[in-house]
Amino acid sequence: MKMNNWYKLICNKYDLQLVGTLNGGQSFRWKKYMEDDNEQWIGVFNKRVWILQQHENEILYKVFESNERKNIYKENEDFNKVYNDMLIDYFQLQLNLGEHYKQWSASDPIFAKAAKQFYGIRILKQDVTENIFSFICSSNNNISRITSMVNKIADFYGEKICEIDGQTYYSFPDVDVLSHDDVEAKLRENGFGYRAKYINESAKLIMNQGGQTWLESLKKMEYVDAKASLMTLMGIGAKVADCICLMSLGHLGALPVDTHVYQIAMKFYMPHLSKKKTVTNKIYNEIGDHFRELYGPLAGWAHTILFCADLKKFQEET
DNA sequence: CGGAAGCCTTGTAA
DNA sequence: ATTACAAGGCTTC
Repeated sequence: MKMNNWYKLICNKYDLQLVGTLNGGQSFRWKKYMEDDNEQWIGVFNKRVWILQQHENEILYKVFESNERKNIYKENEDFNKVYNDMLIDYFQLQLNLGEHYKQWSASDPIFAKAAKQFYGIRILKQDVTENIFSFICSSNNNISRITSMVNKIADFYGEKICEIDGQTYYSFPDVDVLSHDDVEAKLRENGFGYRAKYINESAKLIMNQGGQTWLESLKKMEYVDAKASLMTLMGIGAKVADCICLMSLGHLGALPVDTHVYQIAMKFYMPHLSKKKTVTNKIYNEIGDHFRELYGPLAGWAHTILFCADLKKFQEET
């Protein structure tokens, strides 16, 4: 195995907290492990494998990419800059998070309390395709199985990037690969259950509307229109659509209401909901609107911090 | 039309 | 060994 360099990105840990951001249920492709007494994260985005280390004032990292991909670079490429820019984009570091934390804390004491421990939580700007199919897998499912399903999709249909310590890493495939007729059967054989059909059908629906071009167009739409468009796909309801809007389309006001968020809303913010049986569409929107009014246009980002605080209490292991 | 309930796969914890 | 249920969605009534 080649000895890749360590690169450096200047970034305070209060501006980006890796554990909360990478382990908070946004992406299912990051894994934490120990290396020489350092906590390291390994994961895939942008068709590259990344190893990240959090330090007080910087992120140290390595990048691995396939040999074919290396041809895209110039003779004297400044890799540290190229890769830094990718990380800045992925973690949305151009956004001044501290200012927003201040504002959200001022409008909500419950947030202020959660923010003390859950500082530096960022919304990742994820690949739309990976995000869509990951969250189709997430419905009525648990994190460990979702993780294994997402990794299976990459293993089966993605392109090999590299091998590290005997483990082969693959990129997440493009939509057209998932639209082929044999995909549903293959996924079903591999324990995807009824979601195998959702994945294959949604991939076909996306391709019929223009594939990647259509996906990109969702970013330019208004939030409500992008959400409605996503909900025409199979296996995507309001909650999953909001996850996608928030995590890969740049619609930061999108606020996914899952069972946890519903519990939080009921308990601390909207007690009148406690007599309700189910989360109807009306209640769903009511909760979203409540938080959008409370936190403003980046409400989805703010809510993610509350979500992390709640998730944390039954996720101590790993 | 809005709301409630049953069903859908699989793995795992109790 | 059985049962409940987990980051929901779809269909039916």
